[in-house]
Amino acid sequence: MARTEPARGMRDFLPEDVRRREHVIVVIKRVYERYGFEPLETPAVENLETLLGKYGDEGNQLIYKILKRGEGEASGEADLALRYDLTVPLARVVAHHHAKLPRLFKRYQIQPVWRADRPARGRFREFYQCDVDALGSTSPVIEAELCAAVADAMVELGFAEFSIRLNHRQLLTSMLNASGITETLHGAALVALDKEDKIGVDGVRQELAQRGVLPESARSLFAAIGALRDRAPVSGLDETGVAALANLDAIETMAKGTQAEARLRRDPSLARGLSYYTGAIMEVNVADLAGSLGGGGRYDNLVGMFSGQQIPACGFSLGLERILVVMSERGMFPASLATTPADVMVAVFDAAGLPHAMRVAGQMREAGLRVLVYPDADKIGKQIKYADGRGIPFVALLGADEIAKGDVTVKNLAAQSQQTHSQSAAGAAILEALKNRG
RNA sequence: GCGGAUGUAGCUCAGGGGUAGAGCGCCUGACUGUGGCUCAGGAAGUCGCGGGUUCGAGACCCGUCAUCCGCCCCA
Repeated sequence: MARTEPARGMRDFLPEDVRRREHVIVVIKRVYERYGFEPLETPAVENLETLLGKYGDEGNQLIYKILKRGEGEASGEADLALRYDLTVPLARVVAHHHAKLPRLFKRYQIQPVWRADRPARGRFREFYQCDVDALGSTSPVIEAELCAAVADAMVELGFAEFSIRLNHRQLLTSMLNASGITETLHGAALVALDKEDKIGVDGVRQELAQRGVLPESARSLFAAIGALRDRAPVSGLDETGVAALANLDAIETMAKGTQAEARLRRDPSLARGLSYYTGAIMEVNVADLAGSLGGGGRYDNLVGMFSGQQIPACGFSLGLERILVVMSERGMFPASLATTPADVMVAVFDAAGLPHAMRVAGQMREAGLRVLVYPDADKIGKQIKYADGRGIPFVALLGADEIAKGDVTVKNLAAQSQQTHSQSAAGAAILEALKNRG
């Protein structure tokens, strides 16, 4: 038999999956719109050079490249790529269309991205990101609003317990410098540090040593982190480090009174992988998922990489499938999402009734019902069983008697009752019955 | 990219060298204008794929692919 699974790391979404995904997307959109963000969509495919060099070495490796076509095919070179995230395409859009866009541009974008990563729990090769970004301002109001919007979306989806970890790239740099770690080791040190919540302080200490960080530097680094955690003065920070700390204070002040306030948690060990971040960085976590539900930060230099014109920017990205994994496991979806393809199914006793079924279905649709016509004159029991199996609450029965009189018998499957109406009145009767059962 | 586990009927799984199994689902009938309950019957699997060992392989060996769990990284 031919293989029928989708390609590795890719998934089919069956009707129930689509309804769940759309439910989450609708909630997130509603919240983002409430903060004045506007929708944006960009192509699945970007020019390869647009993406290269924006995500760090590891990121570059994971980009899905598209080989040249036609005459260029033989060269084996790639010139296009599937988008790896929504942030770099946004920066390209802002650089390209800056004259048409407002000075302060707030946009959201919910679209799939592709990464040639190894699939794992909550990790796929095609997945949706729900991004919100604001460009054109360096104010801490931006960070605070992004955190507030994300927190609102989480709360509205039904998450009560979650944290938004907060840190600052320049604070990290300053801290590493103050600890005597040379710049060439900064990347390695940040990777080790970022794992602290997973492998513990001792694990980080070991990994730092493996990566060539001197023991006294590591000691100094841990001391600085400890001081930051305790909100105590940190020795040896340079000016940018001090400014970064002040920036974090300002963000927290602005977030007061929002849903984010209670969830914000300063975490000096948070580093985040993407190389384009320049300021505050954020990450949303819940207890029962090892990775993050989403993350973001400030990237003031990214637009400049395309246009030469520096436009400050800051954004946040929620991972749709991460949210879905947790919501599925916890059973957080509203009962109204249960899949019922129709409100009523029209069934006939013989093929001569089918044209009448079509006509009656049309009347019912005009009345506002979702109507499925059973297409074959199967045994009536089989037809009713199909309707019951699909969760369709009503079956409209058309036999010779009903057709002769212009009637239709409406059977309520749950109540095990049935009533005959005139065909023109049946739709209204079913609507009424649907309302009563809630 | 590395380590571990698992691939048997539509689904969940049992069988660990000698005739391919169960539960659920599906189909038919009891019940020729009515679903769920009950009863009787039925269909369905080259046991992930390729090689090897053996008189004989679903089982043992090698390879491969897929899935899951860790690591790495990330949404």
